[in-house]
Amino acid sequence: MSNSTGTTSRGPYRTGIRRREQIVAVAIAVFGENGYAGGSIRTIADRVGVSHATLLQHFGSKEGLLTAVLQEWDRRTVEASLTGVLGLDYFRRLPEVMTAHLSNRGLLELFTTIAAEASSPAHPAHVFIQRRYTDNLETLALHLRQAVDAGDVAPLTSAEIEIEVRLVTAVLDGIGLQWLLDPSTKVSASVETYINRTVEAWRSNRH
Amino acid sequence: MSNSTGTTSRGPYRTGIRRREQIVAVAIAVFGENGYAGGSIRTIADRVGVSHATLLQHFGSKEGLLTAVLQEWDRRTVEASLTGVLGLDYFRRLPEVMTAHLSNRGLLELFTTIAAEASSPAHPAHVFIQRRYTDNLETLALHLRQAVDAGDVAPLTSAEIEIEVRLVTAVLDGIGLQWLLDPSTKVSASVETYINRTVEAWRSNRH
DNA sequence: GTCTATAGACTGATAGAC
DNA sequence: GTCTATCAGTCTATAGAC
Repeated sequence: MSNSTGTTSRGPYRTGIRRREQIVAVAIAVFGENGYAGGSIRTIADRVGVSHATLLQHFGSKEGLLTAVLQEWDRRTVEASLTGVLGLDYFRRLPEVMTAHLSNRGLLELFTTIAAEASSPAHPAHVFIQRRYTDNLETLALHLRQAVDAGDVAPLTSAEIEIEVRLVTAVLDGIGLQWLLDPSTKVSASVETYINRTVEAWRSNRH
Repeated sequence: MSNSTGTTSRGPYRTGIRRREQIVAVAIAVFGENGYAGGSIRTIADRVGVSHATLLQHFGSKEGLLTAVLQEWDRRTVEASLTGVLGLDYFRRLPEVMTAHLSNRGLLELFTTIAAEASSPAHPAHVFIQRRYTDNLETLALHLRQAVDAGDVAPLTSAEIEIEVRLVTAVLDGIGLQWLLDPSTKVSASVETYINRTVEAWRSNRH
């Protein structure tokens, strides 16, 4: 099996690339557990088993590492996204998408912690997170508009659409946080309850 | 006008008490902006205009200051809570309660940041936040059960009630975060949309 | 009650050997 | 590519003067 660059497990750049991936993986966990401010590059380096200087050699600075972490997070979420699922079906499959997210607690911790931290304009990930939310809301709005155009749901004003997609996002974020605080939280059932009720309301014009 | 201890603005303990309150107020802002890990007692002390040693004199340690901050946050939220409002009315008034929360951005930043940080069991506020959520969910469940008993909404199983109160909490938390990231977010309208639709579903047995 | 001074640990980052 | 050594700066916390 070969990787994306075409090198095999015996290839020349193999160890360097693997180390980089390994550092990013550990950084996701550490930043998720302690936040960006609370997670030091030394803690990450120790857990990987290298010196902190090696880590800086790879990423230039702590902020460079954060950038790599955010890109990796982006990559994985795009990978796990619903390509080809359109309109109302996109919303109907959110419960299972959310369930899949729970298989990687570290990634959810990272997103939750960084998103909260980055609400402060001074945070290095502020712009990234803002853009992330904008894009995510726009994607949801796209699918909802499509459902309207297809006649699957009653017409909605653009103001109503914005509220709807913000509510969906809020439920996913909020239930995720509650699951982190209490793993007995019924994530899938909760999201399903919300989506079913919401889709029902959209269909029957009860906004 | 006298304060709760009966001392006037000329009273002997006045400056000490005021300084303590002042430090806590600044700490709420700093912890809100940078998180607990990212907000140093020196930053707080500088902004107050005292040395960091003075701050430690008052609260013993950084964690002692955090405790004071969380207690103050508790005090203010209890103060702003809906005493005397029962059953369905409790939920119906959540949009305006949420709107009132927005008047103090620092407090919302504090809660959002600390709650996310404290999802890690090692965080000093972990137990506090867990308890906070448990209590909050229980309060909401109480009001929902009361609405059921009063015949205002159709019967719900305890499992359904838990999902419902978690969804309400998720919406409030999630919309709050989105407002921090984008102040143009229509907080009251969003929460109102959610509550109206939910109450409607409860009343007509569409769970 | 607040200060300065200081201890001791940790931070991100750089230089240079191998 | 990774290391050790080291830097200057910051962190929490304590001691002792006023």
